[in-house]
Amino acid sequence: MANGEEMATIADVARAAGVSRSTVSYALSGKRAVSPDTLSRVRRAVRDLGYTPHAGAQALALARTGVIGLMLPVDHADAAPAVTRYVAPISAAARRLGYDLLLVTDIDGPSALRRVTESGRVDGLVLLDVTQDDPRLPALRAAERPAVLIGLPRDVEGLDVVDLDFRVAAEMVVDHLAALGHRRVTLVTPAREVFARGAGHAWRFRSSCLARARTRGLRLYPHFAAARQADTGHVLDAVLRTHPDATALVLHDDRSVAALPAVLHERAMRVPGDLSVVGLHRGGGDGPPPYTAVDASPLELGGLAVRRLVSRMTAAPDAEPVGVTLLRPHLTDRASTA
Amino acid sequence: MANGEEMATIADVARAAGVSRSTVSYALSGKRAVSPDTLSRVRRAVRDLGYTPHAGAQALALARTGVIGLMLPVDHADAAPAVTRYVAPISAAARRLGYDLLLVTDIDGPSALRRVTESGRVDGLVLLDVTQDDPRLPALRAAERPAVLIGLPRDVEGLDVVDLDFRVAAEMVVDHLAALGHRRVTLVTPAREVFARGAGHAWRFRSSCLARARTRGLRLYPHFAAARQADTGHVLDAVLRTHPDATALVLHDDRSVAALPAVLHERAMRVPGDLSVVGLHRGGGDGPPPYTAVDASPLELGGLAVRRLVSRMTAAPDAEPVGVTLLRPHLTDRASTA
DNA sequence: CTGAAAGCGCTTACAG
DNA sequence: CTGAAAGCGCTTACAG
Repeated sequence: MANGEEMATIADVARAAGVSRSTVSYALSGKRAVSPDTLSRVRRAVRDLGYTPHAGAQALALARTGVIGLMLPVDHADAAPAVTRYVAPISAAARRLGYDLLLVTDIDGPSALRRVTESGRVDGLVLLDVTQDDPRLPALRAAERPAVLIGLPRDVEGLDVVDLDFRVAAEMVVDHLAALGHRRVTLVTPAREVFARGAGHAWRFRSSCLARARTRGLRLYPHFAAARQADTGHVLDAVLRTHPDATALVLHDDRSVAALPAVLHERAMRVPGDLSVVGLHRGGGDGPPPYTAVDASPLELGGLAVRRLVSRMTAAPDAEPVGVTLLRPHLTDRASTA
Repeated sequence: MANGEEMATIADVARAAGVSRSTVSYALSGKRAVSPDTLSRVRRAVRDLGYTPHAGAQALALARTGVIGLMLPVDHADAAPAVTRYVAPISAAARRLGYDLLLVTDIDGPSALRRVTESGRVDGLVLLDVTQDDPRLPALRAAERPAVLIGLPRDVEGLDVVDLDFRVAAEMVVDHLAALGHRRVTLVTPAREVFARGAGHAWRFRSSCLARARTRGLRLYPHFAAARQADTGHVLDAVLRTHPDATALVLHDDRSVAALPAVLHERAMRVPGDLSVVGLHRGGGDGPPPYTAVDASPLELGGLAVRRLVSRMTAAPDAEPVGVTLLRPHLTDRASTA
């Protein structure tokens, strides 16, 4: 009975339940009181027929789709791993609030954004990996759709943004090391290319580390991580070699975190005996690294982004954006510093 | 002019162009001849008003959405990196054919599949990382929607499947090494967990390697890769130590491929002088590894999956599925074998 | 507590 | 070559 040739419509349900189509609609939406008897007959018919409302018809009548657009930058491979971590949490959060996710890659440029908003395919957008002067932003502002960015652009006028507070993260890390008595610290930032494409987290974390180090009176040696996976270990090794006086190492690069154990092993260095290590953990992978780290939880950030987006989508259309929310990071001590 | 309060409708375009709504529709779809003069007036009005057809209305009228569902398994973290590689190619292929992608994670079980098909949100589905007894398959068969699987299940009755031919891949690898005179070969397969969850490629590649090795009269030592990223190097090192007599190494595990250079470096082993190496390259990352490899191109596979799906979606609804297509792998010699 | 009917924005036979 | 009208499957004032 459930699977005839064609999908059941609300008219089929109405007929089976012996009521009008409007009553079926109200019974299902709960927007009007319905007698208990009617309600149960409708529910039964829905079950028997395997009825599911047609999404297109609903979108047309309600002027809302129940779909969130998730816009990923697809052009730079180095963003891929970081991006991946956000997809599952965002998807889960969206489902929990009753939304589906449309994947929008900017493969055909910022016009992809226009396409999905103007055709009414999505009610709102989450933009991932937003850079300081992100080329998608002009199209986004023009679209006038609710949107939440993950990643802090330079100009946040009229935008909703959530991100980790990398300035505070930097201060926590530097303060933590300073308190332990370290005076010379090596910093491995993301690759030069990541800065070049304007990734705000790279710029903010590095400059805040440098500023805080100055304040705290310690010396910081910043270096770029390798651009290619294959060179990560070599570069890391060379950096360590360059600063034999440094007693601590700060890593703001996933691959370097992963490559560090092998490099240290080869150089017969112990943590934290010979070197204190602090990482920046972006979640995902095989759980946290064995290092004291500032944990940047994509779960938390993605969930927040979706909840904020949904509240914007359901708010009055002329409501003001919430603005910028920078999540306070947590430093988790995993005994890799001394 | 482009951005009034509300989106322009086909009626607005008709009014501006001085024609009927049907004429606008036909002018845009090309399904009926339209005079050159009318055509240009319609086009102009479309441009001036920034008109885009409402997707929901179109879905309702046409009984098609222009959306493909991309179903990823979200439950096992180890599938994530492999899966990631497919998303961009599939998205690109879909866009090229005029389709958008709805992300469907089976976070709420196989019912997610029912939800998106029954509500008419998608015209068809691509299922990623299909296992031998994939729990999504019953729901898929019941849904009676066009679908293409990437990954070969045990029972392929009535299904469309594309995958790499791992049997042939195994034979190519073994034959290649046999021809070079190797007699003892170590094989690092994916982690035990990957087999446990029924990943067909792991089972097929290993068993075909073993079978072919027997035929070719060479000895094959199979080992599981580490389950956790952090242990990859250690496990690899231990495996090499276990078989000092092996003159060649076959890697069917991404992480092991990535970790190998460091391990060999530490043991002061040269490729191919001390050890011949053949990998299985799944694409993505930072380009191919420096090893002779069977290249499994997600680009090719994802593109094929989408094209096949689209051809099924546009075929007669009672057309037979194409069936199983196993892509012939290419072995790319990168001089890591001797 | 319920129903008949208009309307959301498209497409497409039907008629000319 | 073009238009008026029905229909896709919903929701929701309006009326009772």
